Amino acid sequence: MARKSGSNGEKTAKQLREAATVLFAKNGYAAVSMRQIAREVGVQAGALYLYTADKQTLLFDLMDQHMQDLLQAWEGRTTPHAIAPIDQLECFVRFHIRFHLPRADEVFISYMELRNLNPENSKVIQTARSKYEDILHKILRDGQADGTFKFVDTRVATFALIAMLTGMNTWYRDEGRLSLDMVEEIYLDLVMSAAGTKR
Amino acid sequence: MARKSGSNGEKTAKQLREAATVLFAKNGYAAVSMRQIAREVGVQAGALYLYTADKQTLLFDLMDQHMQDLLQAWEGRTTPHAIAPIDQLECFVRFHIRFHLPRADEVFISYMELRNLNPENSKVIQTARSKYEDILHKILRDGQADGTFKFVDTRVATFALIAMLTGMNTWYRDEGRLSLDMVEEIYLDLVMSAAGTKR
DNA sequence: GTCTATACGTCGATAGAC
DNA sequence: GTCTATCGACGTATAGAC
Repeated sequence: MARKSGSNGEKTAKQLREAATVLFAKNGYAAVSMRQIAREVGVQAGALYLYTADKQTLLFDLMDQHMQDLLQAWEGRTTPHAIAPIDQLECFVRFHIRFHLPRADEVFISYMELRNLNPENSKVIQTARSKYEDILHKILRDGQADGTFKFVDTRVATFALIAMLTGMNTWYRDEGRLSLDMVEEIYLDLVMSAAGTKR
Repeated sequence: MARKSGSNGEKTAKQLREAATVLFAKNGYAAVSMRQIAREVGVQAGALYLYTADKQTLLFDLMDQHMQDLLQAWEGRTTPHAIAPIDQLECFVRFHIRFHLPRADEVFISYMELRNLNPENSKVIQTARSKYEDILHKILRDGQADGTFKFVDTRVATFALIAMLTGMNTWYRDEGRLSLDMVEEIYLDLVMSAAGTKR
């Protein structure tokens, strides 16, 4: 008997996250008002504060959830963990593309709205991002150590490859001329070539 | 005798552009107020409207000037224009890095604030961006045609390489462990490797 | 050319009825 | 759980004095 009749709090909470994700990605955190979000959810602005402490916390929670999902999805991947660097790199590229592409809004927010987080929240997100970069960096170092890869600098290569892969989100469209499978192969070829190796 | 004594409009106009560039890059267009900009310039908010029609026009002018500078700088480059694709690609990579790196704020704004331009202004900037992408795309197609490059898809490669190169702006710091010259060589190696060719 | 003053709207967030 | 009403602050932009 904990819940009153007619209540639908869980549904509203979910709608809030979804509406905020779409609006923040489209217009930017600072340009979106709580009233706009409330209108999208179908409640009054005041009602949103039942589900989030304030606007800043709402943004942080979206970004934090995204980064946690990303790291957990990598940990929970089904491909074998103990494989050769070249196979790890292929695995990472495919994972990155397939994780990021269907989450265009979340990715956009996580990369663009760091500056609108307060310092402590910003630090949390940047730490999570570093963890993700470290995953790729370790793969590159391992492959460099056994002679598979031929990077001039693995740290720079880490940044360069992630930027290259994530950039796909800015142009890829489902209805475009290339299927997801094709794009995946194209980027995989670019990465492997850049690494100085071939599949 | 056209100018009254004590006037310094040209200086104020320049300060306005510079203050807006720094503040928009740091906090985002929507999060920055005209009052903030005015404070930085050292005048009252109302005085800014002597130098810009409104806030939207101010943002557009900054972005438009940046894109025009970029395209004109490429046109005015001193290296020979009629050279082999492999040399053109090297030239483009070095140009891109050396143009973008000292303009971190302008680049950031031009890539992040498109969504805050009204539709017609947005179209102008996107057209200029397409022109720049077409420069690289033509180089890649030429090299592909004569067998120098081995891309699976030159259109995707264009996006991928530009994203990779521009991503440098997010991590490079003058006081970091790598000099500009070193980073330039590192990225050049990545690009040439990705192209399936070597210098 | 720059100022003060201000119009007028919207903001985030809260209080209290239902 | 959601509503209406509202607070106090701040937003862009303009008018008119100097």
